Amino acid sequence: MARSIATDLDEFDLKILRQVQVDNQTPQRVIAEKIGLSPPAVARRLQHLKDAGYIRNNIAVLNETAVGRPLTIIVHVATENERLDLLDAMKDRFNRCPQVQQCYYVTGEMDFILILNVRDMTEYNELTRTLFFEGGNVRSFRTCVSMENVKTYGPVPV
Amino acid sequence: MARSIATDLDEFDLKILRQVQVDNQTPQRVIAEKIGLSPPAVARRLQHLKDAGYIRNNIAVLNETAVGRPLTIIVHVATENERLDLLDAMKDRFNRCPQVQQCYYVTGEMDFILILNVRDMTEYNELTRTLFFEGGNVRSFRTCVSMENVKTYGPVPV
DNA sequence: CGTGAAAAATGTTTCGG
DNA sequence: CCGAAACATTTTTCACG
Repeated sequence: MARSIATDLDEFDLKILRQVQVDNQTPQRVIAEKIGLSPPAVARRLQHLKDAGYIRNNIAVLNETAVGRPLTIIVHVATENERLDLLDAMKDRFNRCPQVQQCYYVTGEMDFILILNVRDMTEYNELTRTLFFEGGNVRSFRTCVSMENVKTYGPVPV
Repeated sequence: MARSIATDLDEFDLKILRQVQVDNQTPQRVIAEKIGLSPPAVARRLQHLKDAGYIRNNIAVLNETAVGRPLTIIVHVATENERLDLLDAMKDRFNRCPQVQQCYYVTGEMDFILILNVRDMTEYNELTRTLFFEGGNVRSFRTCVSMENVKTYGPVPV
């Protein structure tokens, strides 16, 4: 979990980040001429941005619908007990579950917010059993079904 | 918004998807030998997967903390009125806001769930003004601050 | 730190099965 | 559709300003 404040990034770095965040397959040559730098300079900066942890990873974003997981479900989970080891066990459980695409530990009445990618309601029902009922330390959970994923994986403003 | 059921994907395609979803900079040669195919075959399949919409895009995932947006905030928004044009206006507003990383239109009491990347609470406070108070059609909203992003950008199970 | 050119690696096209 | 080989592009390296 890096913590540095974005302070050693100049305008060139920011422009590179803005670009690769939207499309990381743009040739460095193209980025270079767009921002007025040489291709090797872009390469060096990209390498640094990755090594220094500004770029966490490079991925292909799938169309969940096309790939057979058309249902996005958002679940709010309230815990029974806030003991650290129990919380860690829950985080582990959520982390390891392939259908859990995102998991946040949050302030407020609800302790976890999960975003799931599932095939259908049947799969979700089965998941609730293993994840919440049998999993332990779950006081209650509330289910929201996404009718429309208005925005997904938007770029971080830099 | 693609809709096809994942039916014309064979095991090779799935293996390719599993790989690029975690790292799309793996050389096609490496993918090829991993799954027992030739590099051109992998290239052709990747091209098809993109053209056919299975792969939505290829991006670099930034470390929001390192890049100066350390705060993840999840907001639940309830609408005043469910008229279609008003809802569309809201979607537009959320979509265009750079700090809104994700936006879901959901069933239940709360109509929108937003995930924001912001610099600090001051920025969030200002955002709430333009996004919720002045934006219109917002009955109420509830704010959750993420204390830990336990899992982000998890792969879709394929 | 940028440049330019050579070298290495990667990606693409062609074409015969 | 695949794979092997030719081909094109991109990335990396390096000597130099």
